[in-house]
Amino acid sequence: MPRNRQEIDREDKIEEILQAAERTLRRAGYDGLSFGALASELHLARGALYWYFPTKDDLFVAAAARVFAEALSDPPHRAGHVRRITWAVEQLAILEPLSAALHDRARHSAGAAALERAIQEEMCSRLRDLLRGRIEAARLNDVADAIVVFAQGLLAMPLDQAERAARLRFLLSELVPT
Amino acid sequence: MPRNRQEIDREDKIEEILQAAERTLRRAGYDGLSFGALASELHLARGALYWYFPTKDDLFVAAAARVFAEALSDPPHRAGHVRRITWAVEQLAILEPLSAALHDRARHSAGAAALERAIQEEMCSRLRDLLRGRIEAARLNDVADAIVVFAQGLLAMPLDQAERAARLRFLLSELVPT
DNA sequence: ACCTGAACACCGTTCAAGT
DNA sequence: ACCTGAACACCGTTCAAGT
Repeated sequence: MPRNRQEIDREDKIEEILQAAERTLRRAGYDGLSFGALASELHLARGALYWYFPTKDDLFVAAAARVFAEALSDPPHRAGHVRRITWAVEQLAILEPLSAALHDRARHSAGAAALERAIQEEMCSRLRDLLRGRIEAARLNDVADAIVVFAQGLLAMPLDQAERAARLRFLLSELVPT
Repeated sequence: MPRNRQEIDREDKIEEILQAAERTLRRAGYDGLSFGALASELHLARGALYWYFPTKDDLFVAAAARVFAEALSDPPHRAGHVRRITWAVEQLAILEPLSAALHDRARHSAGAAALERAIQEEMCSRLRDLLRGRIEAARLNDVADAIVVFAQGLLAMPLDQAERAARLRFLLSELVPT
Protein backbone atom coordinates (compact mmCIF):
# COMPACT_ATOMS: atom_id res chain seq x y z
CA MET A 1 0.00 0.00 0.00
CA PRO A 2 2.83 2.51 0.53
CA ARG A 3 2.69 4.47 -2.71
CA ASN A 4 5.81 6.39 -1.89
CA ARG A 5 8.90 4.66 -3.25
CA GLN A 6 9.87 5.76 -6.72
CA GLU A 7 6.25 6.37 -7.67
CA ILE A 8 6.28 9.82 -6.12
CA ASP A 9 9.36 11.86 -6.77
CA ARG A 10 11.20 13.73 -4.11
CA GLU A 11 9.96 17.23 -4.88
CA ASP A 12 6.32 16.22 -4.87
CA LYS A 13 6.77 14.48 -1.54
CA ILE A 14 8.48 17.53 -0.08
CA GLU A 15 5.62 19.66 -1.34
CA GLU A 16 3.12 17.33 0.31
CA ILE A 17 4.98 17.45 3.62
CA LEU A 18 5.32 21.22 3.48
CA GLN A 19 1.62 21.69 2.85
CA ALA A 20 0.77 19.62 5.90
CA ALA A 21 3.43 21.40 7.95
CA GLU A 22 2.11 24.79 6.87
CA ARG A 23 -1.40 23.80 7.94
CA THR A 24 -0.14 22.53 11.28
CA LEU A 25 1.91 25.67 11.82
CA ARG A 26 -1.10 27.92 11.19
CA ARG A 27 -3.33 25.87 13.45
CA ALA A 28 -1.04 24.91 16.32
CA GLY A 29 2.08 27.05 16.03
CA TYR A 30 5.68 25.99 16.48
CA ASP A 31 4.98 23.83 19.53
CA GLY A 32 2.21 22.01 17.71
CA LEU A 33 4.51 21.22 14.80
CA SER A 34 5.87 17.81 15.71
CA PHE A 35 7.35 15.06 13.59
CA GLY A 36 5.07 12.62 15.34
CA ALA A 37 1.81 14.41 14.56
CA LEU A 38 2.95 15.22 11.03
CA ALA A 39 4.02 11.66 10.34
CA SER A 40 0.74 10.16 11.48
CA GLU A 41 -1.18 12.70 9.41
CA LEU A 42 0.87 11.69 6.38
CA HIS A 43 0.74 7.96 7.25
CA LEU A 44 4.48 7.76 7.65
CA ALA A 45 6.83 6.60 10.37
CA ARG A 46 8.30 9.42 12.45
CA GLY A 47 11.80 8.67 11.25
CA ALA A 48 10.87 8.84 7.57
CA LEU A 49 10.45 12.62 7.66
CA TYR A 50 14.12 13.03 8.47
CA TRP A 51 14.87 11.85 4.98
CA TYR A 52 13.40 15.11 3.69
CA PHE A 53 14.02 17.51 6.57
CA PRO A 54 17.09 16.62 8.61
CA THR A 55 15.96 18.79 11.52
CA LYS A 56 12.82 20.30 13.01
CA ASP A 57 14.31 23.73 12.35
CA ASP A 58 14.65 22.95 8.65
CA LEU A 59 11.03 21.92 8.44
CA PHE A 60 9.87 24.86 10.50
CA VAL A 61 11.82 27.43 8.50
CA ALA A 62 10.64 26.05 5.17
CA ALA A 63 7.01 26.04 6.26
CA ALA A 64 7.22 29.43 7.96
CA ALA A 65 8.77 31.02 4.87
CA ARG A 66 5.67 30.07 2.91
CA VAL A 67 3.30 31.40 5.55
CA PHE A 68 5.06 34.77 5.68
CA ALA A 69 5.31 35.05 1.91
CA GLU A 70 1.58 34.47 1.57
CA ALA A 71 0.71 36.94 4.30
CA LEU A 72 2.72 39.73 2.70
CA SER A 73 1.59 39.09 -0.88
CA ASP A 74 -0.77 41.58 -2.52
CA PRO A 75 -0.60 44.66 -0.30
CA PRO A 76 -3.47 47.17 -0.75
CA HIS A 77 -3.26 48.83 -4.14
CA ARG A 78 -2.81 52.61 -4.33
CA ALA A 79 -3.55 53.27 -0.66
CA GLY A 80 -1.92 56.03 1.39
CA HIS A 81 1.34 55.26 3.16
CA VAL A 82 -0.27 55.13 6.61
CA ARG A 83 -2.81 52.58 5.49
CA ARG A 84 -0.22 50.49 3.68
CA ILE A 85 2.09 50.36 6.67
CA THR A 86 -0.81 49.62 9.00
CA TRP A 87 -1.84 46.80 6.69
CA ALA A 88 1.62 45.23 6.83
CA VAL A 89 1.76 45.50 10.61
CA GLU A 90 -1.64 43.84 10.96
CA GLN A 91 -0.67 41.07 8.57
CA LEU A 92 2.38 40.36 10.72
CA ALA A 93 0.39 40.74 13.93
CA ILE A 94 -1.76 37.80 12.87
CA LEU A 95 1.44 35.77 12.57
CA GLU A 96 2.99 37.13 15.73
CA PRO A 97 3.36 33.77 17.50
CA LEU A 98 5.17 32.55 14.41
CA SER A 99 7.48 35.58 14.41
CA ALA A 100 8.26 34.98 18.05
CA ALA A 101 9.07 31.33 17.42
CA LEU A 102 11.22 32.28 14.42
CA HIS A 103 13.09 34.81 16.54
CA ASP A 104 13.62 32.19 19.20
CA ARG A 105 14.93 29.58 16.76
CA ALA A 106 17.16 32.19 15.08
CA ARG A 107 19.49 31.86 18.06
CA HIS A 108 20.06 28.18 17.28
CA SER A 109 19.45 27.84 13.54
CA ALA A 110 21.23 29.72 10.78
CA GLY A 111 18.25 29.13 8.49
CA ALA A 112 15.85 30.72 10.95
CA ALA A 113 18.16 33.70 11.39
CA ALA A 114 18.37 34.11 7.62
CA LEU A 115 14.60 34.02 7.20
CA GLU A 116 14.13 36.55 9.99
CA ARG A 117 16.61 38.93 8.38
CA ALA A 118 15.05 38.41 4.95
CA ILE A 119 11.60 39.35 6.19
CA GLN A 120 12.91 42.48 7.89
CA GLU A 121 14.90 43.54 4.85
CA GLU A 122 11.90 42.99 2.64
CA MET A 123 9.89 45.30 4.91
CA CYS A 124 12.66 47.90 4.85
CA SER A 125 12.95 47.90 1.10
CA ARG A 126 9.19 48.15 0.59
CA LEU A 127 9.11 51.05 3.03
CA ARG A 128 11.86 52.91 1.24
CA ASP A 129 9.96 52.56 -2.04
CA LEU A 130 6.79 53.77 -0.37
CA LEU A 131 8.37 56.82 1.24
CA ARG A 132 10.87 57.81 -1.45
CA GLY A 133 8.88 60.70 -2.89
CA ARG A 134 7.67 61.82 0.49
CA ILE A 135 10.91 62.26 2.44
CA GLU A 136 14.21 63.98 1.72
CA ALA A 137 16.74 61.47 0.44
CA ALA A 138 19.13 62.04 3.36
CA ARG A 139 16.57 60.90 5.94
CA LEU A 140 15.01 58.09 3.93
CA ASN A 141 17.09 55.21 5.25
CA ASP A 142 16.93 56.30 8.87
CA VAL A 143 13.18 56.80 8.75
CA ALA A 144 12.54 53.47 7.05
CA ASP A 145 14.76 51.68 9.55
CA ALA A 146 13.02 53.42 12.44
CA ILE A 147 9.57 52.45 11.21
CA VAL A 148 10.61 48.81 10.83
CA VAL A 149 12.05 48.77 14.34
CA PHE A 150 8.88 50.38 15.63
CA ALA A 151 6.68 47.88 13.82
CA GLN A 152 8.70 45.04 15.28
CA GLY A 153 8.17 46.55 18.72
CA LEU A 154 4.42 46.84 18.17
CA LEU A 155 4.32 43.15 17.42
CA ALA A 156 6.39 42.18 20.43
CA MET A 157 4.05 43.96 22.83
CA PRO A 158 0.67 42.79 24.08
CA LEU A 159 -1.42 45.47 22.34
CA ASP A 160 -4.70 45.18 20.50
CA GLN A 161 -5.25 46.32 16.93
CA ALA A 162 -6.53 49.78 17.90
CA GLU A 163 -3.55 50.49 20.15
CA ARG A 164 -1.14 49.35 17.46
CA ALA A 165 -2.80 51.60 14.90
CA ALA A 166 -2.84 54.62 17.24
CA ARG A 167 0.83 54.33 18.15
CA LEU A 168 1.79 53.78 14.54
CA ARG A 169 -0.14 56.87 13.48
CA PHE A 170 1.66 58.90 16.13
CA LEU A 171 5.07 57.75 14.99
CA LEU A 172 4.30 58.38 11.34
CA SER A 173 2.96 61.83 12.12
CA GLU A 174 6.27 62.60 13.82
CA LEU A 175 8.57 61.12 11.20
CA VAL A 176 6.81 61.64 7.87
CA PRO A 177 5.86 65.19 6.82
CA THR A 178 2.20 65.49 5.85
CA MET B 1 20.33 12.84 55.54
CA PRO B 2 17.41 14.80 54.03
CA ARG B 3 17.50 17.99 56.08
CA ASN B 4 14.36 19.32 54.51
CA ARG B 5 11.30 18.27 56.52
CA GLN B 6 10.36 20.69 59.25
CA GLU B 7 13.96 21.71 59.74
CA ILE B 8 13.86 24.16 56.84
CA ASP B 9 10.74 26.26 56.55
CA ARG B 10 8.88 26.78 53.35
CA GLU B 11 10.06 30.28 52.51
CA ASP B 12 13.73 29.43 52.92
CA LYS B 13 13.31 26.39 50.69
CA ILE B 14 11.55 28.47 48.06
CA GLU B 15 14.38 30.99 48.26
CA GLU B 16 16.91 28.21 47.78
CA ILE B 17 15.06 26.87 44.74
CA LEU B 18 14.68 30.32 43.24
CA GLN B 19 18.37 31.05 43.59
CA ALA B 20 19.25 27.87 41.73
CA ALA B 21 16.57 28.57 39.12
CA GLU B 22 17.86 32.10 38.62
CA ARG B 23 21.38 30.79 38.08
CA THR B 24 20.14 28.18 35.62
CA LEU B 25 18.08 30.76 33.77
CA ARG B 26 21.05 33.08 33.34
CA ARG B 27 23.31 30.29 32.20
CA ALA B 28 21.04 28.16 30.04
CA GLY B 29 17.89 30.17 29.39
CA TYR B 30 14.32 28.97 29.44
CA ASP B 31 15.05 25.71 27.62
CA GLY B 32 17.82 24.90 30.05
CA LEU B 33 15.53 25.44 33.03
CA SER B 34 14.22 21.94 33.68
CA PHE B 35 12.77 20.38 36.80
CA GLY B 36 15.07 17.44 36.26
CA ALA B 37 18.30 19.43 36.18
CA LEU B 38 17.17 21.67 39.01
CA ALA B 39 16.12 18.75 41.18
CA SER B 40 19.43 16.96 40.79
CA GLU B 41 21.32 20.18 41.53
CA LEU B 42 19.29 20.53 44.75
CA HIS B 43 19.47 16.81 45.54
CA LEU B 44 15.72 16.38 45.29
CA ALA B 45 13.41 14.14 43.34
CA ARG B 46 11.89 15.76 40.27
CA GLY B 47 8.39 15.56 41.69
CA ALA B 48 9.30 17.32 44.93
CA LEU B 49 9.66 20.69 43.21
CA TYR B 50 6.00 20.65 42.30
CA TRP B 51 5.25 21.09 45.96
CA TYR B 52 6.67 24.61 45.73
CA PHE B 53 6.04 25.52 42.09
CA PRO B 54 3.00 23.81 40.62
CA THR B 55 4.10 24.51 37.07
CA LYS B 56 7.22 25.27 35.08
CA ASP B 57 5.68 28.61 34.17
CA ASP B 58 5.34 29.51 37.85
CA LEU B 59 8.96 28.71 38.48
CA PHE B 60 10.10 30.50 35.34
CA VAL B 61 8.12 33.65 36.03
CA ALA B 62 9.29 33.86 39.64
CA ALA B 63 12.94 33.42 38.64
CA ALA B 64 12.69 35.73 35.64
CA ALA B 65 11.12 38.49 37.74
CA ARG B 66 14.22 38.51 39.92
CA VAL B 67 16.57 38.60 36.96
CA PHE B 68 14.79 41.56 35.40
CA ALA B 69 14.51 43.42 38.69
CA GLU B 70 18.24 43.08 39.25
CA ALA B 71 19.11 44.13 35.70
CA LEU B 72 17.07 47.34 35.95
CA SER B 73 18.20 48.29 39.44
CA ASP B 74 20.52 51.27 39.89
CA PRO B 75 20.35 53.11 36.56
CA PRO B 76 23.19 55.60 35.90
CA HIS B 77 22.92 58.52 38.23
CA ARG B 78 22.42 62.01 36.78
CA ALA B 79 23.18 61.06 33.19
CA GLY B 80 21.51 62.64 30.16
CA HIS B 81 18.27 61.15 28.89
CA VAL B 82 19.89 59.60 25.82
CA ARG B 83 22.46 57.79 27.93
CA ARG B 84 19.91 56.64 30.46
CA ILE B 85 17.60 55.21 27.81
CA THR B 86 20.51 53.58 26.02
CA TRP B 87 21.57 52.04 29.30
CA ALA B 88 18.12 50.52 29.86
CA VAL B 89 18.00 49.14 26.33
CA GLU B 90 21.42 47.55 26.71
CA GLN B 91 20.48 46.05 30.07
CA LEU B 92 17.44 44.46 28.45
CA ALA B 93 19.43 43.45 25.37
CA ILE B 94 21.60 41.26 27.59
CA LEU B 95 18.42 39.53 28.74
CA GLU B 96 16.86 39.39 25.30
CA PRO B 97 16.52 35.58 25.16
CA LEU B 98 14.71 35.79 28.48
CA SER B 99 12.37 38.50 27.18
CA ALA B 100 11.61 36.38 24.14
CA ALA B 101 10.84 33.36 26.30
CA LEU B 102 8.68 35.47 28.60
CA HIS B 103 6.78 36.81 25.62
CA ASP B 104 6.28 33.30 24.33
CA ARG B 105 5.01 31.99 27.67
CA ALA B 106 2.73 35.03 28.07
CA ARG B 107 0.43 33.43 25.54
CA HIS B 108 -0.10 30.43 27.80
CA SER B 109 0.50 31.73 31.32
CA ALA B 110 -1.30 34.60 33.02
CA GLY B 111 1.66 35.11 35.33
CA ALA B 112 4.05 35.49 32.42
CA ALA B 113 1.71 37.96 30.74
CA ALA B 114 1.48 39.96 33.96
CA LEU B 115 5.25 40.11 34.37
CA GLU B 116 5.69 41.19 30.77
CA ARG B 117 3.17 44.01 31.21
CA ALA B 118 4.72 45.04 34.52
CA ILE B 119 8.17 45.38 32.98
CA GLN B 120 6.83 47.46 30.12
CA GLU B 121 4.83 49.71 32.41
CA GLU B 122 7.83 50.19 34.63
CA MET B 123 9.82 51.31 31.59
CA CYS B 124 7.03 53.65 30.53
CA SER B 125 6.74 55.27 33.91
CA ARG B 126 10.48 55.75 34.27
CA LEU B 127 10.55 57.32 30.82
CA ARG B 128 7.78 59.75 31.66
CA ASP B 129 9.67 60.85 34.76
CA LEU B 130 12.82 61.24 32.73
CA LEU B 131 11.23 63.31 29.97
CA ARG B 132 8.70 65.30 31.96
CA GLY B 133 10.65 68.55 32.04
CA ARG B 134 11.86 68.14 28.50
CA ILE B 135 8.63 67.67 26.56
CA GLU B 136 5.31 69.50 26.48
CA ALA B 137 2.81 67.71 28.71
CA ALA B 138 0.42 66.96 25.85
CA ARG B 139 3.01 64.89 23.98
CA LEU B 140 4.59 63.20 27.00
CA ASN B 141 2.53 60.01 27.05
CA ASP B 142 2.69 59.46 23.30
CA VAL B 143 6.44 60.01 23.19
CA ALA B 144 7.11 57.73 26.17
CA ASP B 145 4.92 55.00 24.66
CA ALA B 146 6.65 55.38 21.32
CA ILE B 147 10.10 55.06 22.84
CA VAL B 148 9.11 51.92 24.74
CA VAL B 149 7.69 50.36 21.58
CA PHE B 150 10.85 51.32 19.72
CA ALA B 151 13.06 49.85 22.44
CA GLN B 152 11.07 46.63 22.33
CA GLY B 153 11.60 46.54 18.58
CA LEU B 154 15.34 47.09 18.93
CA LEU B 155 15.47 44.06 21.19
CA ALA B 156 13.42 41.88 18.88
CA MET B 157 15.75 42.50 15.96
CA PRO B 158 19.15 40.94 15.32
CA LEU B 159 21.19 44.12 15.73
CA ASP B 160 24.47 44.70 17.50
CA GLN B 161 25.00 47.26 20.22
CA ALA B 162 26.24 49.98 17.89
CA GLU B 163 23.25 49.62 15.56
CA ARG B 164 20.86 49.72 18.48
CA ALA B 165 22.49 52.86 19.83
CA ALA B 166 22.50 54.58 16.43
CA ARG B 167 18.85 53.90 15.74
CA LEU B 168 17.87 54.93 19.23
CA ARG B 169 19.76 58.20 18.86
CA PHE B 170 17.96 58.89 15.60
CA LEU B 171 14.54 58.30 17.14
CA LEU B 172 15.29 60.43 20.17
CA SER B 173 16.59 63.24 17.98
CA GLU B 174 13.28 63.17 16.12
CA LEU B 175 10.98 62.93 19.14
CA VAL B 176 12.75 64.82 21.91
CA PRO B 177 13.65 68.51 21.33
CA THR B 178 17.28 69.24 22.07
C1' DA C 1 3.55 18.94 55.14
C1' DC C 2 7.01 17.24 52.50
C1' DC C 3 9.52 13.73 49.74
C1' DT C 4 10.58 9.53 46.73
C1' DG C 5 10.38 6.79 42.79
C1' DA C 6 7.85 5.10 39.31
C1' DA C 7 4.73 6.00 35.72
C1' DC C 8 2.47 8.51 31.66
C1' DA C 9 2.46 10.64 27.44
C1' DC C 10 5.00 13.15 24.97
C1' DC C 11 9.49 15.23 22.50
C1' DG C 12 13.65 15.33 18.58
C1' DT C 13 16.88 12.34 16.78
C1' DT C 14 19.36 8.01 15.42
C1' DC C 15 19.79 3.71 13.36
C1' DA C 16 19.69 -1.24 12.06
C1' DA C 17 16.89 -3.59 9.16
C1' DG C 18 14.08 -4.01 5.46
C1' DT C 19 12.20 -2.86 0.16
C1' DA D 1 16.62 5.97 -2.39
C1' DC D 2 13.17 5.56 0.79
C1' DC D 3 10.73 3.56 4.81
C1' DT D 4 9.70 1.05 9.32
C1' DG D 5 9.93 0.29 14.08
C1' DA D 6 12.47 0.28 17.93
C1' DA D 7 15.58 2.66 20.73
C1' DC D 8 17.80 6.73 23.30
C1' DA D 9 17.76 10.47 26.22
C1' DC D 10 15.14 13.77 27.35
C1' DC D 11 10.63 16.62 28.72
C1' DG D 12 6.47 18.36 32.22
C1' DT D 13 3.27 16.40 35.12
C1' DT D 14 0.86 13.05 38.24
C1' DC D 15 0.51 10.07 41.98
C1' DA D 16 0.66 6.17 45.28
C1' DA D 17 3.49 5.33 48.88
C1' DG D 18 6.28 6.57 52.44
C1' DT D 19 8.09 9.96 56.72
